[in-house]
Amino acid sequence: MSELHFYNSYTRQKEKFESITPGYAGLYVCGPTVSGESHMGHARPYITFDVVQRYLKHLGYKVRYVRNITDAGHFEEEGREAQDKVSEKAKLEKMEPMEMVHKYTSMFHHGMRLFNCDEPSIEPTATGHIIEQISMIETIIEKGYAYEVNGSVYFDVKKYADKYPYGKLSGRVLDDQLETTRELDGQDEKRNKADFALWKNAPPEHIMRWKSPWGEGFPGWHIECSAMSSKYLGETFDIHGGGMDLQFPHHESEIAQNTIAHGHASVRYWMHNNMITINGKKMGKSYNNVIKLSELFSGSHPILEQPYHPMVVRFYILQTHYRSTLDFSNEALQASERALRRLWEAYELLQKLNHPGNAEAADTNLDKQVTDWIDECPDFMNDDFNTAKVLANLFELAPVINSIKGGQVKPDAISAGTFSLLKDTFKTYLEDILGLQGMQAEQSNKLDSVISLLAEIRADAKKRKDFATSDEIRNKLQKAGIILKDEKDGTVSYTIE
RNA sequence: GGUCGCGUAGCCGAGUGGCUAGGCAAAGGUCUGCAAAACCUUCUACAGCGGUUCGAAUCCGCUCGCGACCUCCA
Repeated sequence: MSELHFYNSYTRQKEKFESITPGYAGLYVCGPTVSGESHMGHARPYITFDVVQRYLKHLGYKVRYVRNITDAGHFEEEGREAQDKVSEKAKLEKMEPMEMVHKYTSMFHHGMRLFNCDEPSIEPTATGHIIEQISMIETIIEKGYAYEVNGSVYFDVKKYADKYPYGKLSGRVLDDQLETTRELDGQDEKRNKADFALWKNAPPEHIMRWKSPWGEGFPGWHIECSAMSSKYLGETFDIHGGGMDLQFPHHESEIAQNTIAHGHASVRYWMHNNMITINGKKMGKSYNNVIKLSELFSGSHPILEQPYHPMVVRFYILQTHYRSTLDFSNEALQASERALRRLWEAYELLQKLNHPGNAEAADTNLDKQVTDWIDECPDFMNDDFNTAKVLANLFELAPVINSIKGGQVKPDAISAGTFSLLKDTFKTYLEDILGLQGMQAEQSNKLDSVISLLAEIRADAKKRKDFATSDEIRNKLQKAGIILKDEKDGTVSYTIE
């Protein structure tokens, strides 16, 4: 079997994964800013890295997965007055900042549960780690790479860049930065435009504020991730993930902060997922084109033709490689819905199928083909988490399962060993690694018995060739969202839409 | 303007220098009282123009189109 390789954004090539401590893997992923409701774009990194941590666990690593909650807020855009996003929004909504932060954090968690994302091992908040951030800033000042002006502290990028490869991760040259950085508040306080804030002095109207050696203020955006990843994963850790849009300035700044504070870079492998686009444009607040998760699940957004089940969205995301952009459309989501239903039905069928137990395959070609498709799955995952290819192979296997059930293929065509391998593969890859689930609500036994009763009446009518009655039962159930299927063996199954 | 990336059949999308990914849709067939589902078959694409090569969607160059980042952003 192959070994895990994936693309390191820092070196821009696929590398073999070797964890710092054998058997253990540390993963840090930039979490959401909880100043608003999570949208579809947020689904991508958390589902992507959920699969990453699931796969690492599958490989036997003991994983510590840290994903932060940014609840301290940053600056307003468009060069306006420096304002804490969280506090400004809170005033509009007449809520305490922490009240609002709590609300959106809860909504985020709810969304993550619906997506079947495992909970991180630790979910630290920025506000809960002010002391650690202050302490890290002090270290950077002591080492001479940060300076204080009017109660704010800035990182000296120019000095840093003289000695270290600033801009390597995001592929940019500092000189350009010095030219192009826009006028933002506090710009005149900086020695160079490219310098970024470690600590900001809080204006009087700013609600969220903490005491610091430099007066009352609040931390800069980048320092929280540096402080919290160091605290929980160590000064050097394995993987840091996040959206591509965070490469600059966020991750570039993290590298600079850690390099100075610890004397060396912290992250072994950088991973970045690509964006979800809508009509070719990135989904984001600035573009005013976001579809919130709640709207997605309820269908209550003008662009949505229908509601979409969280699993459909998860499947849709996993059908594309995480480093490619993914364009939203109703057509694409609807295609995913049908595809997932088909795949899941095959999986459910597989669980109910019995195998005659023959050790030798009656159809050696088919048996070989099936084992080949199965054997490729780990190779695909090991090659930069290619979930799209894994799903493609599962789709290759689905007709085999359906054919055994449908009688087109005899159950003894594949060997008992292959059959059990097939079962294991579906369970392992669909459920454990890709984290997919069925879309149907848990069918209650009560409903089950009611449907059985109706099915019996209908079967009786069919026997009498009273098709009017049998069709009426089927059609009315269909209207209620329950679809009956007459199976070849005379039994009746049903699915709920 | 700078940096980076992308352009694949009706749609979504994977992709290694040589071996038609896969899904959805569509068409035909099998099965079925009829449906639905399932199964089988068909639809062989890589923006354009050059180049390298025995051979390129895959490497190189140019052109066109699109996007991301450079500012909060997943």
